[in-house]
Amino acid sequence: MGRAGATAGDQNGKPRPPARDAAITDVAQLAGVSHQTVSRVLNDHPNVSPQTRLRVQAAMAELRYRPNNAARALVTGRSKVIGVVAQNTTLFGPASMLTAFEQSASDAGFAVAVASVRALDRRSIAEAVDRHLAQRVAGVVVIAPVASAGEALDHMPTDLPLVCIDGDPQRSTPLVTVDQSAGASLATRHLLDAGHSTVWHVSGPDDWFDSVGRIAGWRAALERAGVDPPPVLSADWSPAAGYRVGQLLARMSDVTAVFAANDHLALGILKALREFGRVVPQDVSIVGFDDIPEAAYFVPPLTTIRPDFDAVARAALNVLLRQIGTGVVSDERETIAPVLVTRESVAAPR
Amino acid sequence: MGRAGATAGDQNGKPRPPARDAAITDVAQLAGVSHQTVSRVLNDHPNVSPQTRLRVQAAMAELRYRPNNAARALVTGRSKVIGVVAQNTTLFGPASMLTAFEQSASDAGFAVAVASVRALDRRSIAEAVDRHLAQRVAGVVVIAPVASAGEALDHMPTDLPLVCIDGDPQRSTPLVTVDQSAGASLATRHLLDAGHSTVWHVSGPDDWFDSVGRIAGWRAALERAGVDPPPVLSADWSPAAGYRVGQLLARMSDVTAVFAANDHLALGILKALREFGRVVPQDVSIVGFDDIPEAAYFVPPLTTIRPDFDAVARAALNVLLRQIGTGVVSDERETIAPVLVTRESVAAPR
DNA sequence: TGAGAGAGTGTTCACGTTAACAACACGTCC
DNA sequence: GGACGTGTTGTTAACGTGAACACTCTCTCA
Repeated sequence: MGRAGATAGDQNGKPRPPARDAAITDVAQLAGVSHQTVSRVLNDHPNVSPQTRLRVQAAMAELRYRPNNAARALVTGRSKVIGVVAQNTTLFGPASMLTAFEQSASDAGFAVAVASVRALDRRSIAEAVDRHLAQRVAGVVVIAPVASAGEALDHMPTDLPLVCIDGDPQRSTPLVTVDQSAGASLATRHLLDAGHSTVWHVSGPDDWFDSVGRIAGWRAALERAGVDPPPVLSADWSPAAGYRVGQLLARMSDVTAVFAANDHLALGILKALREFGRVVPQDVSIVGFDDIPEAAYFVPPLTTIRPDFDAVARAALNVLLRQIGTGVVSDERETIAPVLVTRESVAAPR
Repeated sequence: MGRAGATAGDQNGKPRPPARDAAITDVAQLAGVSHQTVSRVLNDHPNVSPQTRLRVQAAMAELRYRPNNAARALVTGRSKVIGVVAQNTTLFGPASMLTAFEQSASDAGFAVAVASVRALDRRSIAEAVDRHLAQRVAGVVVIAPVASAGEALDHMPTDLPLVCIDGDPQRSTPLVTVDQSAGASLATRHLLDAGHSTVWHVSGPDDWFDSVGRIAGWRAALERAGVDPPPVLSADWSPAAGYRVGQLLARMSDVTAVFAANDHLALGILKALREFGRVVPQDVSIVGFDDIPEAAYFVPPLTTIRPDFDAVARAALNVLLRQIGTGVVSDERETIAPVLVTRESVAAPR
């Protein structure tokens, strides 16, 4: 049984020809007040008498009134929609950010429109933001973990509330990000503390800020411990890349500790090491990054760094809401510290 | 350098006091035509002379004109936005559907608004749909893989273009789904063909249509082969649940072939089997479902069933666009056949 | 040569809402 | 008792766009 238009017209025998949704004027008429009073009830204005308020609310319920956000957006200039620009990816980090952000935003009464983008280059991002602007979104979040995204952000309207998630730490846009460097240091120090004389690093793609942050943190931890960083092995984020690099690492008998830039890489490395007969953690210890749901079931269960994506999402939303509320586009930045999750892929060297 | 309002006013020394976006009337004035002509250019109406069109386009470019979709939605009654209702989850299946759908939709010129929902019960879904309706979306997609979602769909406005992804096959709403049953049969037959006398099944949660579809397909394949189905072991979708059930399976020495309802379960089962000293695939063969990116790097690499999420998304979009275009809410349904991906977790029983 | 078709363009209105302001009732204070 | 707040309500004017309709040309054909 559909509900549209079913009970609306037969109240006084005067059928409304089109099954059009009830508007604010219909509610006003039924409640015997002006439409402006209805609007006041809608927006919780103080100066409405309790009885009037009740009458209006009853009328709204009876007509199944639903405010038309398009009309609202038109007259106010802004809609209660936040636009998100994200790459079309199922990568765990970005995907987690996205769903976490949606949840936070809808809790705050904002709808979320997503503009997926095939590549995070300047043009694609600009187009995506344009699509959002056509909808008159209240603000925009860009999940921009790669360098190419950065320059796009220089050419944004200055009055648009904007936050980057995982963007360029060097740039002066409002930014919320996982503390990549701290996480990497945590991982590296954990391996050092286990007794390893040095720690190798398999990094993500060079153009990801996550990668450079993790490299920096790893290097800093080593230098703090007074050890010379070995060369970085660079890869992309896939298990396949980890596997390829793992075949190199497996052949180098002095490699006893590896910090992989994410869990997928670690998974590939584990496979390569296993095929070479090098046992984890007895021969080689390894730490990942992300704490994907599978990590606890790797062979062996993977010690890794867990970022708090929910916290990132909440922080990003708050920064954005502050900008929307005040109208001032600040450039606050916030950094969420990740946490070490200890499992079984780390041991003392023998 | 921000771009809003920077170059707009100083053209003829007449500064526009508020940095308001250019509207269709501004373009009209600059081009020396009526706003309706501009509207015609915008909507590709035929009866506009080439020179006029060019003048208008030039004016649009000069003013950086961007149509206001809120105004459009107001006057037309529908916006070019499709609402998606999805559970707040990073589960691989639903998450993949979501991003795939976003891509298809934005290719078709539609924005996508996502309403995340904590649980797929009737109330949550109704609220989410309501939020979409407030935005006057052109249509709604519900990713509704669980039974509780079904009843919510009975109470939708009948004139709202609506498609379910992964919904109840019994119900008469338009539906696009992976052919769970066919996939499960494929997996089961593959194990049977390898020489196993029967195949055990570890299922997902009972209230997921995916689960019941996969159970049905598994059972059908066994019955076609004339073998009595062993009892179903039911679990949720997590590796942890797979691990728990795996501890049971590992103890039963006559279990040689297992079809797990998804790859995560398979991962947990693999771990349990390994801890019990049962070697995959020599002692036990196993097939999963989903082909998550990690599956090829499990120990051993997992033979699994790969659904084509992109195809599902495209099909869903097409069904929806057809409804939006014609105004008729049909109840087409489409089913996308998955594919077997052979790796190393299946062998002949010894 | 005049009627009619049709291309190109303009005018007016409506969509549903909020903001600004006006109006009115009622009480208080000097 | 009159001026003045203050709480409640109504009136009017936007917001930017598309649809309906009207108008002016120009071209064609009888």
